[in-house]
Amino acid sequence: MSRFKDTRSHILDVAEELFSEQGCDRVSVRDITKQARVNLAAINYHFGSKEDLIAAVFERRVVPVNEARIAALDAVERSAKKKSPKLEDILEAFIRPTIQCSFATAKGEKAFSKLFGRCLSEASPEIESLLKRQFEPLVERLDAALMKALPHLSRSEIFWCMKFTFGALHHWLLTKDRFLPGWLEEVDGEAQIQKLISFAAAGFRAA
Amino acid sequence: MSRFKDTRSHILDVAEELFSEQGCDRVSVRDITKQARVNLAAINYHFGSKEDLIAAVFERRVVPVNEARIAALDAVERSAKKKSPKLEDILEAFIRPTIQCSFATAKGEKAFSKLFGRCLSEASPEIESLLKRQFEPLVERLDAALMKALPHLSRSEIFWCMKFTFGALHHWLLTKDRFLPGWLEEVDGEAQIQKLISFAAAGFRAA
DNA sequence: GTCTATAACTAGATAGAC
DNA sequence: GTCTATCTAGTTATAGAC
Repeated sequence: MSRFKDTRSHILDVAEELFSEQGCDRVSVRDITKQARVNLAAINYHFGSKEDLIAAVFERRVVPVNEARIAALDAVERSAKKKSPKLEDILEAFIRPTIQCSFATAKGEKAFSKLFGRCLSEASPEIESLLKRQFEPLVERLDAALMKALPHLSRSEIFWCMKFTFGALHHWLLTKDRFLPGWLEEVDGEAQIQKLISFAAAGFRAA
Repeated sequence: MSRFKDTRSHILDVAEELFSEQGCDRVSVRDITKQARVNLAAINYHFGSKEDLIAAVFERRVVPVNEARIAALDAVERSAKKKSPKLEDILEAFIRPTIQCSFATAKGEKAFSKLFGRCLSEASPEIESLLKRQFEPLVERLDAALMKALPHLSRSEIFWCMKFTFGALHHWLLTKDRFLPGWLEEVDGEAQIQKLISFAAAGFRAA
């Protein structure tokens, strides 16, 4: 018996926090097991390798967030019925789940949002293919919805605007508590979601 | 005497390429010296430490790019004379130097653009403070110009829009040759600059 | 399942010959 | 300035006792 209800998920929690603070490469297995107060061998026992632990950390959050995004897209398309869905609603389906996550009360989700922002630049080849697998169905759905909402735009125009939006969101997640000037007022999650939606929507419409 | 006109800058070139491909943490000094065909000790001799080499790699490109941005801002403000400068021109002053760099014929600059995109997520504390020092004057200038161009916006609205624009640009730099679907046509530097400018400008105007 | 001990390796850094 | 040889400390991973 262990001190934790579940050693495996306790390791995931600690790893997630350390990875998101310092980046996966700068955190060693020793750092994690020490902070988690579990044995050095526990990571290899439960996950096989450090690389597999990283994959598990990503997977635990990316899967439900992307599922939430797809569910939100479903809802948007369902309520639009035969009309084309509204651009802002599509963007909200994409943006809300991550920003909401970054303001979650649960420490883990909060930490993860930074990691989410980090994920596209950190990727070792193995993690990169995991992410590709996780994001591809989402991107396809977004693509289809956006083409319906903005029928005058070409597919590649939509692609580039989507890339810009991705970038804005991920950079926001990554730096939402860094590089902030002293005079800036407290950020409010709901306001941030709306700001980013209206920024991106205007960008799409200008294309 | 060495085989290169300058061992120090040859190391910089090779390090830049490897760092931008794999990230600074995943590249060892052994990787660099081997690829550069110089002695293992050369990095410590010329730069002091790996960390100092990383700083030198960043500094060599960030300094002139940010100088070019500030010079472009100067030109924009000069030609606007007493009128407020045009939003698109300000954004172009910020965006063009990096995207142009990523389409440069020189291999080094090309490689670096990816590193530029990476720089905000990679940062060890030491590199982060270097970047902060390098970006702060630029951000201040941008801030001032944007407040003139968009006097109806609050400072914090400009701040968040600027963050979104930063994100879009850096993500573009980081992934301009990754995650591209098969059907996408060849990217053209000038067109990309214009796309991003119009995307961001519309976003600012919507705020 | 958990532990200690350690293997096997790689990292960054340096002393000292040339 | 450049080299080899080596130090020290760190890494991931594993074997085997409990």
